[in-house]
Amino acid sequence: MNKEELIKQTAKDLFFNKGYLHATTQEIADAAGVNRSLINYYFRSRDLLFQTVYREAVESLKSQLDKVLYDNVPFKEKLSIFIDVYMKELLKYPYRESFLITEICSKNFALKEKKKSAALAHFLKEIAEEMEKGTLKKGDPIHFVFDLFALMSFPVIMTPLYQKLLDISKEKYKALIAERKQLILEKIFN
Amino acid sequence: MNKEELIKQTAKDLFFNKGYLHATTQEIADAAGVNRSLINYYFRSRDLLFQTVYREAVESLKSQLDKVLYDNVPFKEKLSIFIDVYMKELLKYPYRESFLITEICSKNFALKEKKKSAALAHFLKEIAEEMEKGTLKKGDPIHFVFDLFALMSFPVIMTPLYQKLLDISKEKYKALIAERKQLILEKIFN
DNA sequence: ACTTTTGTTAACAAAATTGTTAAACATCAA
DNA sequence: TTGATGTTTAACAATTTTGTTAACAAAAGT
Repeated sequence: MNKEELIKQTAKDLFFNKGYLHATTQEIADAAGVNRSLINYYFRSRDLLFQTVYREAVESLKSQLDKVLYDNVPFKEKLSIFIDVYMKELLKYPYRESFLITEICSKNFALKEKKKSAALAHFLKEIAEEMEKGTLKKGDPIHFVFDLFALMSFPVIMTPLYQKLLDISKEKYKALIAERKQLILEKIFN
Repeated sequence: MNKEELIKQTAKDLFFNKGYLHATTQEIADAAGVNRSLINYYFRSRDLLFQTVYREAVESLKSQLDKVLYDNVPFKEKLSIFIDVYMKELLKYPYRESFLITEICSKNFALKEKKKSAALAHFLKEIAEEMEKGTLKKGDPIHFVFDLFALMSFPVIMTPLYQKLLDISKEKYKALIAERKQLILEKIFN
């Protein structure tokens, strides 16, 4: 892999996977096995590296939604696929959303970039239709989306804390998370 | 308020409420309106201030659980009270758990401190009983707890990101969150 | 009153982190 | 082979952040 890409991937691994949001350029360089100056060579500054990673994270998040949510398959099946895809990504990058949140909070993002996801908007419409049909309990489709993402993401994000509070082993916790894909699908269609 | 307490409260406000997890001692001091040296006077080092805040966050989290989950009231009512209490706290300190997670991840916590929550254990038993009775759908009580906390916390934690992705105004989002207390209770008892 | 303790501050020192530069190195086309 | 280009590195400089000190102020105790 070329080193520019390597640096980016390593940064993502530290941020999204290890949850190490405070990483210094030196720590990133060490983890990548490259000279720290290369970070400046390729990204000019630490801040620009962070911005790049941030942007790509939002992009990949949105393109993931796009990939699945536009599929022309029956709703229930689409949901099944979606949960599958999204949770796989969650296990790979549990802290991606957490990173985004901290970035948004730390820079006082007066970002004009339009981040709105068209796929999500489309998905919301589809949910509304299902509610009309009676397949789903009626209500604001946004709450349905909230519920869906919450049920998938939160236990993953909270792993280190809940392991402590519930006194569960790493393996047991992992097994519990694995069970959830099916459970969520059931719960969603109560 | 004495300044030691003021510093701590300000740090908590920055971390838990503003989501500003990178705060420097200078920024904390400025926000508190005190001289930065006072932080060293009262807490010796930045790291010890963080540790103190961390510990107190875990303690308050656990004592909150204790306060509500041991109550001797019917299960459904207890849950209603719990959701009420917990979501009120969530709105005050949306990023408390996020702070805990980043701290756990950044220090390689070889913490021997037992963090296990007895209240949660007790709550799990109660849930199991309700499942026996048929009041709740059967399953691993832990998943019930996962679901409960996920539904409450996640949309709150993700506020800045979801506002962007869904293109919702601050006020509208706030209103949506406010609606959830009731919705969660209904959903839980499907 | 004055002595001791506690709180507060600015100035300084030390450490950590980031950014820059110039030279070494590699690759490859002319 | 040369030289043009892009890559990599170490050494250095600048900046930011943290920690320490000593002086001063306020409060409390005697």
